[in-house]
Amino acid sequence: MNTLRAERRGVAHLTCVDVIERPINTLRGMPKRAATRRPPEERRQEIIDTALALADTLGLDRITSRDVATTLGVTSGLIHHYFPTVDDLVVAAFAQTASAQNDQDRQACQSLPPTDALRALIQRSLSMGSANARIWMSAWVAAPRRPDLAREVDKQMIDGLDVLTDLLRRGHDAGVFRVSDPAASALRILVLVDGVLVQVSMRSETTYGDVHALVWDTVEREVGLPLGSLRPENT
Amino acid sequence: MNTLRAERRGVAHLTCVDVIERPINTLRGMPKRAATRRPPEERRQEIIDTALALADTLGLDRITSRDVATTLGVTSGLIHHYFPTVDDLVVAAFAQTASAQNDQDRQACQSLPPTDALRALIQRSLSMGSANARIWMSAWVAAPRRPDLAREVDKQMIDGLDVLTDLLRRGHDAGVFRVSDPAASALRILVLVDGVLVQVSMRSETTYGDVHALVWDTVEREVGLPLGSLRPENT
DNA sequence: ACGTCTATTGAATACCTGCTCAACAAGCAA
DNA sequence: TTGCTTGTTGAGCAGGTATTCAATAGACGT
Repeated sequence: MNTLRAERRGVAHLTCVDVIERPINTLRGMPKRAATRRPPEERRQEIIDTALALADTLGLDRITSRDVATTLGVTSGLIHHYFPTVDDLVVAAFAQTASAQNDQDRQACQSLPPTDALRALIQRSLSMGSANARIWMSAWVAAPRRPDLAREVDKQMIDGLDVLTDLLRRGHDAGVFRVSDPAASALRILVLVDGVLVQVSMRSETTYGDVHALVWDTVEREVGLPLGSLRPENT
Repeated sequence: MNTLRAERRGVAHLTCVDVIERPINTLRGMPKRAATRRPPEERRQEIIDTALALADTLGLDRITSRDVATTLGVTSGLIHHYFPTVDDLVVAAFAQTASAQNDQDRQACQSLPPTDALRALIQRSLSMGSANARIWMSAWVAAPRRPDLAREVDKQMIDGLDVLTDLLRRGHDAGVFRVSDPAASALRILVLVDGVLVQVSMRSETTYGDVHALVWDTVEREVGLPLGSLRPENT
């Protein structure tokens, strides 16, 4: 972000190269710079993607219309043309990643037998990068101050819980799992995953082996599978 | 915070009562208002407490010298007199709560037999209010942008881990627990607790029963105690 | 070629924020 | 009382931020 701030600080940092490299009509008194006009949906997606990229390092509620604009090479006014409030942008950005993850999980549940689907789900959660972890955590922290975001976070968490609950129930009905209360088991598993997520976001150097083993242990026990039967071989 | 913002917006909201109730020398051209002078350590503590109160709802990195000042009834300049940078205040505030918790745990470990100490530790963690949970989460989120805070968070997490590790080792040596790797077990337990903490901060209405049971189950298993022997009776 | 539509700019407004500093005054010592 | 120390104020500077809006200029249909 320092580079962004520096750029915005004014004209003092402009070198000859900077001036020469941009079209002549940029200069004062001349017609405005040519805008790279784009189809609305495409631009909208660009903005969301940029916002998410910034949120990776800054956290969701540190996103700024100006920062998004300068990284994208446009003006902050344009950002507000697509998202009237920054809040709208934040919610849209979070909704996109979260629902993408849930959709992916849901699809895995439909295309794989219960055991494989569960393995895939847990594996994806455990391998989720620290960037993604930080987006979730910043969403949790920002939620109390942003009602719309809070609503979206709630929705996505419930959605994720539903996906896992359905999977457990399906596995139980198929006789593969043994879960007396699918919803409760799903919640327990997600709590565990959240805990790992926190660790991931804080200490990327720590050895996760033990922590990951804890997750596999607990999940296997929770769904009534023999220990070691769910986790991948190399773990 | 809305009330604070409104107060700060200017004199437009001043009613007759407001003007009359404060000393006459407040008015323009008159000598300054009498300052309630306080011993430095006391004032310093006041500031930290106020900052923590604000952090409960806003998150640690939304703390503002002006907000702290107005809630405390002083000027933002005074805040900077005690804490040159807001960063200093944030770090001091976090360090205070975190170290208080660790000290409390450490004392419990020294004054109680291992099983009781472990029970007390877990119980305190599980009953930690959502406010406290939010302070930890905001610390995790803000850490990447605040090196000093990151250092403090790291220190406090390691400290908490050490307390638990020592307890497990002591219990093992005393023949009460059976833990092959105390540090690894401590980390696993803390991951679990962090996961619960996230849930607490988000959904205060959800039934925690199952989640708490998961923690007790896992901890008992982790330290080699018979199931149900650690948790309090009513759980 | 021409006109319409709208994506995009640039600039302005109003507010918030961290931080500084000279001046003031509360308490204490002599 | 007098003087000194220092907690405290008030005002100000230099930015940062969300948001608005008239004006501009690509793109596209006719």
